Amino acid sequence: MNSSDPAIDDVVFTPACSIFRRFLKGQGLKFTPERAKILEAVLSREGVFEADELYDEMRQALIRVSKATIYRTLKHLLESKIIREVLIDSKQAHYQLSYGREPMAYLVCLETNKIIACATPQIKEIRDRICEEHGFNPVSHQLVVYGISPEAQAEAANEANEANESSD
Amino acid sequence: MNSSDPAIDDVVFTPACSIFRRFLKGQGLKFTPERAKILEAVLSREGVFEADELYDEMRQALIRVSKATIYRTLKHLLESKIIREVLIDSKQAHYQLSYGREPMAYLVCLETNKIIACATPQIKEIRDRICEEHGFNPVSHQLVVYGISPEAQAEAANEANEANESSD
DNA sequence: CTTGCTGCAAAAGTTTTGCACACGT
DNA sequence: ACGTGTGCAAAACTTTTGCAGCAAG
Repeated sequence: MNSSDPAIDDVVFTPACSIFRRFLKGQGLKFTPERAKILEAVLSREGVFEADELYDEMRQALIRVSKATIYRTLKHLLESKIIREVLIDSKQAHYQLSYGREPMAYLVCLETNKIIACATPQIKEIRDRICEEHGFNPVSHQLVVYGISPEAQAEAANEANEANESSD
Repeated sequence: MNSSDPAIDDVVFTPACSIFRRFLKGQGLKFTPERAKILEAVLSREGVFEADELYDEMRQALIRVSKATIYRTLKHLLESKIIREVLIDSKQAHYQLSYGREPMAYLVCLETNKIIACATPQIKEIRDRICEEHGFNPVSHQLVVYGISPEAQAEAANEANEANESSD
């Protein structure tokens, strides 16, 4: 193997990266420079992201990969459980890093569309009780809450104030 | 108004239907035969449905409406809160009748894709606690659980048995 | 020399939109 | 005439796929 490939050798070997490489090898697939870069972009992401966001972000960083490759790589990252799918919106897939994370609740702001993800160990018990009642064997779950984020609440309060002042 | 319009007069005036008519009137919109028929199809649905399913179902019943009209009407039904959106799958919108219903959990079978919807009053408390911790003002929520339905479990058990017998 | 990977462009699938025509007042 | 509604076809948008050329063992 030519270990002077700059793109591969620059990769920081995070745990997730090792898992991905092992997964790919197990499937007879290759850990290519493109896949390394996409994983890196995914790892740099806090919170929920879309395929298109990833693409734009990489473009801005002058890292060129085709969308096709991004989609193909996201599939492999899903299979290897490094990311998981998050249902936030019915017209676009959303993903989040899952490696080493707890089940999540997602607080989606109806004003800003920003998403707060937070761990929710408490829900599992309720989930299991519900599933038991229906003879259903649970594998995973997700709670999505829609509402108004603190920022949007502050924004709304601000606007109300301004309206008041100008009408005084 | 011509009260001999067969399509309109055949409508059963369920509470949901009254709500929809009131909503439309309030918006300066009309309760047309197409909208009546679409609402009827929606009301006849137990559980979760997709726009396309609705379209096929109506076609089979020889009720002709265009997909465009279905999509447009679903929007109005959402606004009037007669139906709500359910996030089950990131590539297609799913809806469910919400009029008079409790917050739901959705048990999605990974084998059959069938969806069991069940009321879950218990989750609201947890939801509110989580939101409070984040200064988030909740409006609605949804729990989706992925797993194996009783039917699929039985199916799997059957197949295992058959495999055993044939190897005996 | 076979297998897998990439990028491109085309295709597929769902949802939206523009337009011309129809309906009711 | 005016508002709004409908169907059709085209457009928009995300995701998938086919293909040709490339890289690696």
